[in-house]
Parts: sequence; C-alpha cells; structure tokens
Amino acid sequence: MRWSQLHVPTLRDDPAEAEVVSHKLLLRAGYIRQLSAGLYCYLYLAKRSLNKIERIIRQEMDAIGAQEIYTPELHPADVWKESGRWQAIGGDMFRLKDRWGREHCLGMTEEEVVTFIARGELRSYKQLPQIWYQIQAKFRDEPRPKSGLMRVRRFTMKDSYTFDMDAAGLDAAYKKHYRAYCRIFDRCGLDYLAVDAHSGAMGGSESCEFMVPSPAGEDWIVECPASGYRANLEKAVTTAKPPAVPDPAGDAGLEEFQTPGKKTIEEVSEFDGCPPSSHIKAMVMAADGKPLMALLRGDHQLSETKLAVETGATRIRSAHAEEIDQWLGAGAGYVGPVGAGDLTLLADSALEGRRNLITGANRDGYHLRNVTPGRDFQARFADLREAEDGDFDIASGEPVRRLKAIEVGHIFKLGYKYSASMGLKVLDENGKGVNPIMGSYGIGVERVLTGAIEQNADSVGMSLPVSIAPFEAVVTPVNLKNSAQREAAERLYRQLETAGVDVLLDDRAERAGVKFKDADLIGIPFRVTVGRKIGDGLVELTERRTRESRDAAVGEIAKLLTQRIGEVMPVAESRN
RNA sequence: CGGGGCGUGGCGCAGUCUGGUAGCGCGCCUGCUUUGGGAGCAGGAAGUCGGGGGUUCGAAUCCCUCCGCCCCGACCA
Repeated sequence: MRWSQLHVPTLRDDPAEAEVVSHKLLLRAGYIRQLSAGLYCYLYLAKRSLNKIERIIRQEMDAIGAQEIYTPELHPADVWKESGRWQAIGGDMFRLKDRWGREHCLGMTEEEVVTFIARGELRSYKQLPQIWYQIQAKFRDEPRPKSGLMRVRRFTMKDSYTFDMDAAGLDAAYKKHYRAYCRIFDRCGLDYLAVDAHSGAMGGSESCEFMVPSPAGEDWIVECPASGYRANLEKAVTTAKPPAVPDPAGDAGLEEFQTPGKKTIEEVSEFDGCPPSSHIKAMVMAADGKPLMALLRGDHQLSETKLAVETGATRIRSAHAEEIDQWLGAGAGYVGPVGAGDLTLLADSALEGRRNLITGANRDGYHLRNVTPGRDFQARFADLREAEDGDFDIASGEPVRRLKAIEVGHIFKLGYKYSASMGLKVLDENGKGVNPIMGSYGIGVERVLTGAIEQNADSVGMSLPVSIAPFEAVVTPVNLKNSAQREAAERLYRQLETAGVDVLLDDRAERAGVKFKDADLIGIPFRVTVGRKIGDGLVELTERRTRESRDAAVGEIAKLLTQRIGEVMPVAESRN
C-alpha cells in the first residue's frame, strides 16, 4: 500500500480522554476512533492488525479440527429462556423488541444458539465429537466501559463450543483448546500465563484463563515464580503469612472491654495495642438473602467469590445496617462470633488453631478478648480469604506474588448445563438418549491487540510483534524530490511485495522526520530508509523494537529483510 | 448506581472566579524557501463556546435543567 493514499490520522498530542497506554496509542496512531462510550470504530490500521490476529486464530482452530460457523448476533429471547439465563443475567444483556413486540437480545455469548442448532441436528453418538467456532461481534452492556478497547460494549470474540459423549471426550476437547490457545497467543507474540480460574455464572467444573500481565489489566492473578503455581485471584489458595505477633499462651477466659467509637479493625487495633492479625474480622453477609457471618483474620480480605462457592449461593452481599442490628442487636463495628445467635458461622482457615484473639462483643461499644475458635464458638473452616502478595505457595512453601493482568482467553468445561436444560440428546451405543457434555472457549480479539500494545510500547509509540503489526515493513524515501531516491524506493517497494513482504511505501510529501515519527508511532517492525547513500547503492534497515540500524546494499535488502522477518516472527512454543 | 473531573475550530489548551468584539499552539489550505528525526516565512479557511430555558442593554462567563465523555468505586459470563 501507498501511505499517500491511506487514511492514517496520527495525532501529535495524547488525546485528553485516554489514560492507559494502549488507549492513548490506538488513538494517537490513528488505529481507532470512538463513537460513544465503549463503542469504537476500527480504522484501517486496527482492522489490518485485527485481521492478522483472526487469521492466526483461524489457522490454529482449523488445525484442531474445529469448524468455522456463523450465527446471528441478534437472538430471540426464547432460547435464553430455555436455559434460564434470560432471567439469570441482569443489566449486562442488551434487550430489545422487534416490531411485533417479540423480545430479543444482542448476543453476549452463544451457548444457547449453538445448543439450539445441535439439538436440531445431532442424533447419534456417531456424530460426536464436534467442535464449532466462530469469530463475530459480542455485546455486553457494561456498567462502566473503560480504557479504550480493554472494556467495551461491542467486541469481537472467537467463541467455540464442543460436544462430546463423556467426560473423557470433553477433557480431550478442552486440552485441544488449551494447546491451540497457547499456539495462538505465542504466535501473536504475547507474554501470557495460563491460570486456574473460577467458572462463575457460566457453570461447569474446570476453567482456565489466559492472562497477559500488564499494569493496565483489570484482573489479578497469583503466581509462584518458584513452583509455577498460578491462579486467578478469585480462586488462588495460599498459605498466609504468620500473624504479626504470636498468640498469648494459655486459656484465658473471655473478657469484655470497652471500645467506644472504635469500629474498624484499625481503630480497635490502635486502641488495644494488638496488631490487626490478632483480631477476628467478622463480616455479616447475606447469601441469597440468608444471613451468615464470615470470619477472617483482622488483616485479611474476604473473597466474595470464594464465599459464594462455599455457600453455594448465587448472590452474596454485605448485610444492610438494619439487618445486622436485627440479627445481632449491635452495629457493624461491634459484631463477633461469640453469641451470634443462629447465624451460620464460616471461618477462614487462617483462624484455625489460633487462640486468645480479639473480636466484637455483639454489644455496641464493646469488644471481647481471649476469644478462641472452637472453645468460644463453633464455625465451619474454609478458604475464604483473598491471597496476598507475600503469601506462600501451599505445595512448595515459596512466596507468591499478585500481578495485574488482561484476560485474553478463557476456556470452560461446561458440563451438561445447556444440553440438559435445552433438551439436546443423542442416542448412545445402547440406543439410549443421553445429553452430550459441552465445553465453551473464548478469545477476546481486541484484547490480544491491546495486550500486545501494552507489552510493547515505548516513549515514541507501539512496537507490535511482526505477526500482528498492520504492516511488516515500511519503505521510506527521505526526499521525494530526489529522483534517485524516489525511483529506488519504488523499485524496492515492488520488489519487497513480490518477495511476499507485507510492505508499505511512505510516498507522502512529508519531511523525513515526520515519516520516521509516524512509522515509530504506528509500530511497523522494520523500516527501509532510502536516503542519500543510495548513490553508493546503500539503504538502511531499522528495527523498531531495538531502534538499531544497519546499512545494506539495495540488491541484498529483500533477502536480508525476509530473513530478519523470519527470525523475529513469533512461533508457537511447545507447551504440553 | 454512589463519588470526582471535564465539555470552547480537526487535536491539545487559555479565557469562566470579576458578564462587554472568541484567543493560543499544533494540524489544515495557497505560495516561496527547505529536505535524515514532528522545518521557516508570508497569506488564508475553519468555532451553534455540549443542548434547552432563564437573568441582563449585553452571557463562553451568572442561575435552572437536560445530555455526553473520562476517572475512582460498586458491578462484571
């Protein structure tokens, strides 16, 4: 392509509304323009780059025997009512009516639709397994879209769905996807981690997220560099650091003491002189409306996700002040497990074996000391706590760290949720009708791009991996009025095209500085500069990532460039 | 949904407190010069000051109201 004919509206200044690196650069480099909150138009460069990502995805999906299909983004409500999700999903779903008043929604995922198709077509175990995938728009009415393409209301998803006869079949499909995803993200040049994840409202047993570590990310993952343990924060289980001071020995009796106006752990801790880790944090919660008390070490944070899993509740919330007062007769700052009436008590494992602790007395203005779990109250122990930086890996005992990350992919073992609720059945070897077991697998295409930008940006712009950059190389004549330079650049451009290089010719009537800045900004991995040395038959090859240059003979450049492209092209590493 | 910020040529901003001819930088157009890291000079085009209502002789500026965008939190398949 010739740059003079393209619309690449680069900006000199950072747009005021952009905060994170990828958002700033996508706008500045002329990749995207915003239509509205969470809705973006992809201009030429973004589309080119996204097309390359999709191409890699298609190749790897095809390689595991997946079949590309396409289903409408607009869904009738009926199928969603069959699975129960029409009701289960709240404001995140875009809902609308057609002219007859029939309810529809914009697809946010497609389990229902593919199950609907499968139900009409699959009759026999001989037709399984099946892997279907598509790449299409998804819509989610995010309460707060943010950070450019990171969190939007319309995005492109590669979603696939598998149908198998049994758990072993599903496991094989899941592993195929795991490997395909590794190959895809490898080839896109991402530095990523596959982490154990919580399957959430999607249902199902096992799930794994593909995370790109980045300060701009919105998810937390926990990693033990020494042992290789990795999990989403919602799921990570670690050993806590020991309490700041050991518990007093002996079996001292319960003792109430006054703590007027001291409600938070910090206030009480400062008041009584014992560190937060010697306190029990008591949180009154409502699990699907039912009251319960969650108990944690004073310096720990409750994981609502873990609490939900532990209780089997679908919705967990903090109790309202009036509820706490009604259930316990004390304000939120003074509640505790001793004498908590018939509230269910759930205690975090870090409290197991502790003694002589401090907690609320269920009486306003009072706390209790010398509280020992097991003696003074009975609670069910479970892992309820959010893992922290500096905790220890359970298996190896080595320290873990928390990292922010961008979720680029997620694979789920769904189980029978959709085949059962929607009546998808095939006959097995014995002629008996059974529900196939399903899996679903997603990749956020734009997030692959944002992740790559976040991981490959510097002070002058982005430097995308050659596999997903909008162009592999740009030929830059320094001075178009110099006919030797102009003609050499034209020849080189055609020659590189012929050699199969995805090349751009910067034939704009701009000064060299402007061309260099723009090329750096939009992140083209290689630049061939045709300048004054052309008289000696020399051009210059510059690599965006290292910003290093070397001279090369015009006649050699095609060979040299294709060789370098091959050398820096990310390849799939062999991960199990 | 709670809290905060912002809305002025394409982009970045000043002007608003204290009402009085709408400005600056970049970009854009024309011409000349320049030509290896966002050129110089000269000339030029371009703004319902987010929308509506009000106060006033007069509103970007004061008042009311609505809308939009960004950030923090809540939420998040």
